[in-house]
Amino acid sequence: MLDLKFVRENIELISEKTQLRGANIDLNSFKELDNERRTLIRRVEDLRAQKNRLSEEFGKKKKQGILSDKDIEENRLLINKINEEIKEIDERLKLIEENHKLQLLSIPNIPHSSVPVGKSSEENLEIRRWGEIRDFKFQPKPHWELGELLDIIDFERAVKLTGARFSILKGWGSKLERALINFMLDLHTQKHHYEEMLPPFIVNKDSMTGTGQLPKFAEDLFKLEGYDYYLIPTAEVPVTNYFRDEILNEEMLPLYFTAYTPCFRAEAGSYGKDTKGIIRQHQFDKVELVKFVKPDNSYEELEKLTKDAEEVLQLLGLPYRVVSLCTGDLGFSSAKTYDIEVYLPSYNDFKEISSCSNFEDFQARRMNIKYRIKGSNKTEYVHTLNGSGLAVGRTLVAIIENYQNEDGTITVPEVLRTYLGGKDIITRNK
RNA sequence: GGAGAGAUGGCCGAGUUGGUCUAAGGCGCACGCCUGCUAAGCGUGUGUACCCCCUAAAGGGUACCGAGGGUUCAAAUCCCUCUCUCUCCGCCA
Repeated sequence: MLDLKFVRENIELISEKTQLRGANIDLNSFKELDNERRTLIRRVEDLRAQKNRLSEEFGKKKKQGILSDKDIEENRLLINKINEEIKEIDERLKLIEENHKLQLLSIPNIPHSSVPVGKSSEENLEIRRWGEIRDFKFQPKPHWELGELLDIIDFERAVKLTGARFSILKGWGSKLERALINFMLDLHTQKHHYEEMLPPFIVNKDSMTGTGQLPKFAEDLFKLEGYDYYLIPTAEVPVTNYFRDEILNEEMLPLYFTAYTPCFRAEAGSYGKDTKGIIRQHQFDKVELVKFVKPDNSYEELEKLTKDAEEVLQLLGLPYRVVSLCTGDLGFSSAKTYDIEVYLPSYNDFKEISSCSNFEDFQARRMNIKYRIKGSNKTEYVHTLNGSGLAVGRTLVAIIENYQNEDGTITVPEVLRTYLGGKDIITRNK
């Protein structure tokens, strides 16, 4: 959410910036609504002030016992009339406030000045590359074939259990997934000093609104029938909302958190995309990184957070590149985002495995997270950041595909072996 | 699931026979004073959102005592509904 006064005074700037994102926000209707809202507020507040004055005088006089029955009746009628008018305006105002808030919540964040201008992911800017793409001496297989050959991924029975876009990891597949989760959490907690958290996988509406999933993207979420609860699409939601409606002390900042959770996405509007394998599922595991920082160094923190995520791939020996998302590809709440893309032989291309964003105060304003500035008694919104560190399912895919051998077995990356009881090659179990 | 108690500012906590509540008091925090240093002490200040005014500063107003509704000229205070927390009992991994 942007600041109301800022929006009011910068209608032109905002429509220009949101157009760069490809979003078409009707700010003229917002402006009209805002004007009407203010007019009504002024009127109703005047009436209330008048009423309060009358009531107070009435109370004093009554105490002194200088009022006749007629005075009492007249006063009663007068205030009742004002009350009627207040009620009428209040009803209209309520509708307008709702709409006003909805519109304000629906305005996306303003891209940072360093974000490249562009329409789609094709205009994202490559920042750097790491690692060598392996020169296969044989035809590499995609992970969905290797997964079935090794009997570590079962697609068909997952359809029976649930439906399309679900899968079952089994045997060394599930062990590898678990090893990756532990490896990532250990790296981030021990080396990068994030605090580990295991949050609920179900959150309420206020949390979803706080991070920006609601009200605009309800169709991407799984909602629990009969409850105002949702399955989390990312750990970002519970972890960032951890401090909702709180005032932190400046000395507490920056705060780093990491959390493993499964993530649930309805993926509305992505039919036909990445249908093979486990690249795009309704449920997947992710280790998330979340930061609460002071506004003046949030962009440095974004660089650090991105490097923390990259280190996972470096230690696993997986080639990747980092791209800066262009204005048209930027997420709704983000001011700047780096995507980390890992190389996948089955795509013969780089595929997103992490998305690291600075939301500035956009989420903090929605969530009402501030910090008290030391030495001034004032408060200020924090900046929030997050990034995947990493998407575990896609990391599993990257390992299976990049570390495959000609005979269909998979070499386990060195750093994971201690997590797998020393296992160095994954072969088919009998 | 049953019974009871409760929800007040950054935190603790008073206030529930309706009317100077403009929410006491304490802690914390900020500024100043005092003081070899530190601690203690003294003084002053200290919520949020919105609206108006406005170059700005300052000022004025409205709302907010868990949420929503009701009674009343007037509600933190009375009534109803809901949510959450705590205690005890029951059930349960």
